[in-house]
Amino acid sequence: MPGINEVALAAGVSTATVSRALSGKGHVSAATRERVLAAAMELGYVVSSNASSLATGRTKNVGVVIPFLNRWFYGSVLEGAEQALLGHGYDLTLYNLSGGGENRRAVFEHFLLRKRVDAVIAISLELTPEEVSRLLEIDKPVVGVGGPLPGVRTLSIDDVEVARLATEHLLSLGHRKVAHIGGNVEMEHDFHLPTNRRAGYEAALEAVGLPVDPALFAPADFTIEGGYRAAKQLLGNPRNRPTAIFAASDEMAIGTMLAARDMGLRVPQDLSVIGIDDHELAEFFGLSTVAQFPAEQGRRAVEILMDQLHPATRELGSVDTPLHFELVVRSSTSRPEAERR
Amino acid sequence: MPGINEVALAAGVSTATVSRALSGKGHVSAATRERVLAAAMELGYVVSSNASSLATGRTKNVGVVIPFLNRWFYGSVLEGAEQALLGHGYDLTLYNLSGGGENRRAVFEHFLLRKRVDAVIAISLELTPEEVSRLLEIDKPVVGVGGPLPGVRTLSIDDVEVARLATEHLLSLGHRKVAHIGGNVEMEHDFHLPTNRRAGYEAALEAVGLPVDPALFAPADFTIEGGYRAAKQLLGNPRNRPTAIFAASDEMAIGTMLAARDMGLRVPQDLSVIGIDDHELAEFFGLSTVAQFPAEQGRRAVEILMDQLHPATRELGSVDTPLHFELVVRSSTSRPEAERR
DNA sequence: GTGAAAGCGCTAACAG
DNA sequence: CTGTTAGCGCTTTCAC
Repeated sequence: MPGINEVALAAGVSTATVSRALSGKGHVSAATRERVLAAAMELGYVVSSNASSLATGRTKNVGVVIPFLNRWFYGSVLEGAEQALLGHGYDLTLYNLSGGGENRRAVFEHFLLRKRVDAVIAISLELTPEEVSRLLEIDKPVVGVGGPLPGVRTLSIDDVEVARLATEHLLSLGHRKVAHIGGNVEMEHDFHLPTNRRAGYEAALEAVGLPVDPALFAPADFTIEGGYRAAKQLLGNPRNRPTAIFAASDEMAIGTMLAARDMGLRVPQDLSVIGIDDHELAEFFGLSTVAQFPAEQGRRAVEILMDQLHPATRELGSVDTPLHFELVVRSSTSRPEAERR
Repeated sequence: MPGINEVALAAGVSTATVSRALSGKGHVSAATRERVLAAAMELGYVVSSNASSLATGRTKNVGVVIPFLNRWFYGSVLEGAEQALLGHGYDLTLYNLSGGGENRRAVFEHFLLRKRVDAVIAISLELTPEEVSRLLEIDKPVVGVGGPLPGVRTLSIDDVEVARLATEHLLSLGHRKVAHIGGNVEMEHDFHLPTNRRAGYEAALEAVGLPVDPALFAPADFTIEGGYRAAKQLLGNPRNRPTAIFAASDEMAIGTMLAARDMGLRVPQDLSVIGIDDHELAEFFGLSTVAQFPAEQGRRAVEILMDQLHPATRELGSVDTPLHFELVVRSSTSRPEAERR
């Protein structure tokens, strides 16, 4: 493992020149640069990021804090962020909170603070006020993705609008008994997403003069299984069976489709189903949905950080545009049977 | 951001003593330790991992190289590794290869070499010989999980045995037409898992004197959708329809179950299905499977590294035991209908 | 048990 | 354009 010294020696220059030649900062004549590069390559030299960080105060590393790994949304954001960071020459160190209380504390108390990162990306975190303050305390750029972080710049889709769009799609097809499967109350503890989506659903109903029927709401936990159970509940009702269900996530929507099938209902003839996300399985199931683009969100988060980290290079304009979403109509939604006859 | 100096000042000792007190290495009187700890806490001192790494040569950070994020197996291994590392006071920096060629090169050429990690965990990687040599070149402990890495210590289940067990389960129920959905040839490019599982399947058949019928094999890509398509192919055959299907992964097995349903076949009455993994959805679908424990594998990989990194603490014995797996019988397998009558 | 001092490997003024 | 010279913030001999 050669150090900068050997390279300097080999190239017949000082270490300072090597540093300049390799980093591109400061002027070096083309000729010497060549020699330095050649020597470095020859020796297989790579900078010690530690020494470099210590000298510059920058680590070229960003921390990503995430509540789960094995959920499509999180994995996708992470993937997008990782790509973007790599592209900028940054590493990504991962802090997964799913281990529970003790881990969680460790992350906030020790790890994030080790001066190891230049910035942090917090994905869909519901943090306690104390955790937020810890986060801000490190005094480094922080950006949130997909969750409301008080005091932190956050990237997320307009959940109310998205839900409203999904519901309107159903309404415009002629459905009047539109049920909703959304977050259960326990989850909502400071986590606005389910509430917002529910609000969007209700707003859409109200906009066309339909009452909001509490019997047409069922809570679930955002998993396929949860959606399955909630849907059975809704569909089992002999008197007031909905003709369409809007689920607050694709996974719950898929659970809904499976439940309908198990109950002998055809989708979409007997029941229309729409979700949110455009999960990787949505296409397979023919699920209509409102797509959001988590990988893109991860990438955007990185761009924002890079802007803050390197104010010189900033490309304004792209940063503040709202996150886009898109209605994707597949085969799980259609007009209600009654209207077709 | 206080440095070690302010702590030393506050505690009325030298920085050397602070270092000793905080790291626990070297003797410090209980009294001074107290004072130092108090001062550190008071000031909210955290070591600079860079300075520390520079001085010690150790980073307390391990790199994890992974081919995908959004697959249950990978995510689970990663999660297990992350937890274990956190527990040992290590950070985890993530290198995801899914970006394709360019990223891949960048990871191997620049990132891994930056002297930023003390060790690396390679998850299910199929590396080119060149990549392997790059990996070994960094001259740090490397352990592989779930993939064959020539020259690298690797943790993985015995795929032949696992497949054989799954197939035997089907055979023991009385099935004689047992089909297999496994990796397609293109994938096998140096990736032994599909081949091994297929070999286990064939071995089980041969052990009971059954011929291996090529018409009872269908290739797929390890996704639900791939399994669905392969199963339709197998089940559509009017003359030689299998009564049981062994899929090389749970995702393909789930696709198989969905295909059966769509074709009007009941599982398990008309078709038994078994997979491998014990994927998070397996229980929901009532899928029989051979469970492997990826999170555990991730944890184990970390233990092995810790043993190598801190030879003092080594707890031998646990390290070389083979990875366990376990037949989990749910409702997707039963005797073939013909035998029940 | 504790302090002084010499680096760890690099970068960033500052001269020249 | 390039070399000299201080550090960056810690750890770790080596004395005391």
